[in-house]
Amino acid sequence: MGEPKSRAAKRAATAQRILDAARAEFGEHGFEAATIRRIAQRANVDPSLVMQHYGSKAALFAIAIQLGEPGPSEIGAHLHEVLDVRLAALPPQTKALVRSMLTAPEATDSMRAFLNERVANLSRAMGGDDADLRAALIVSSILGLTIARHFLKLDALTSAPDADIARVARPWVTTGVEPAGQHSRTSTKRQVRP
Amino acid sequence: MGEPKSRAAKRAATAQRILDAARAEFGEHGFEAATIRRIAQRANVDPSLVMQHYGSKAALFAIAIQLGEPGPSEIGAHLHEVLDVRLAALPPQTKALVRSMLTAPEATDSMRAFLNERVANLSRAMGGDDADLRAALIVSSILGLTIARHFLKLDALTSAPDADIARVARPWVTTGVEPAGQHSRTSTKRQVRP
DNA sequence: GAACTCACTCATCACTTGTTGAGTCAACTG
DNA sequence: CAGTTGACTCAACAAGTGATGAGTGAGTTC
Repeated sequence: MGEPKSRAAKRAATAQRILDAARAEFGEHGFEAATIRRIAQRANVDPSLVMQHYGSKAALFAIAIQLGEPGPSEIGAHLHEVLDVRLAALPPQTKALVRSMLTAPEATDSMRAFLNERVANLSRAMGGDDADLRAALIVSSILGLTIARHFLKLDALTSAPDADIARVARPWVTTGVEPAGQHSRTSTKRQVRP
Repeated sequence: MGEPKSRAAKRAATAQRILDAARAEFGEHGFEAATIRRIAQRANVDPSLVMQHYGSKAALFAIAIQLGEPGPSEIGAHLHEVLDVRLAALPPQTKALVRSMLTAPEATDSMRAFLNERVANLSRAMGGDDADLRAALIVSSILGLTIARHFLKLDALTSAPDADIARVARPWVTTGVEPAGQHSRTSTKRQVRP
């Protein structure tokens, strides 16, 4: 175990350890039920130190749910990201954010902003009639899949291997990429008027 | 206003008023953040009376999230129920259940049981390869739509009229009803708007 | 090596929560 | 009409919460 560290580096390491503990705790119990004391215990630290580092429980939460990468805006990469990578396991930030998005207003706002942007990107990339609506359906559908699998742990989604889920989900989700009524494989831009 | 009531009837009415207040409060803030005091205030009643009626906060919550009808098991009726009726507004029980399903273990279990059964019904009704998986995707997708619209209030899903959402969502969701590899027209209903 | 800095702990506060038991007054019973 | 029941309120408790501020001792500086 590498012990020799400068004082500032040790403080930074402690801050990170607290943040990791907070993400895990928020991710398991949500904002309301998570306590500073348990976060501190998880980080092997005094509760008051958590406050000295992050100011308040709300401030710590705001940092804990900050998502790292904005995610790809191209459709194919987006679906690969979601269906292949994120299907197996969620990052702690995402887990904490999703867990509290229905009860903590700050998390709700953050999630709404994140998904709104994702819908806008997808909608622009797809085009066609009802692009916003179709994009929103894709995004909300993936959200539902994530919740049902990782949080509710539905039988059908926890017993099946990841590959099977991705195999069945991809063509079905991809259906929404094309405008309604059209089931041909065309590229991104397409304008159809019934 | 009809005031003259027997003592038992008045007590039953008070119990119902408390239950309604509880559903509303749980539906807005979730189990953890909701307080007996606010529920009592909402029902114009002393906090201790809530306990005398329902025993504990947890017991009250357990009753508050009990869903009334089990819902139709036939596919067409199921989709009509979800896309036409429930799209506009959710019953208080459902709102309370969904709000807390990610943070309150009791709500998580209840929701999992409910959706598991719904998946089983749909899967049996559809048949074909990967029936369980396809059914789970339909169900989780509708869950995601509900959350994105009624709880996160995504722009694209709150600005569009209910009819538009149903029109775009129905054929897309219905795609999963048929086994993979088939991209024929939707088998159940027509998909052209009036 | 003495003086100082500061990451960290300890003890404690103010507050809110769910929950309890005694008391109150109108409605029912004989 | 007197006595009892019971629906309801009042006051209070124990437990747990986020947050505060004074200390303490190892690391840093000169």
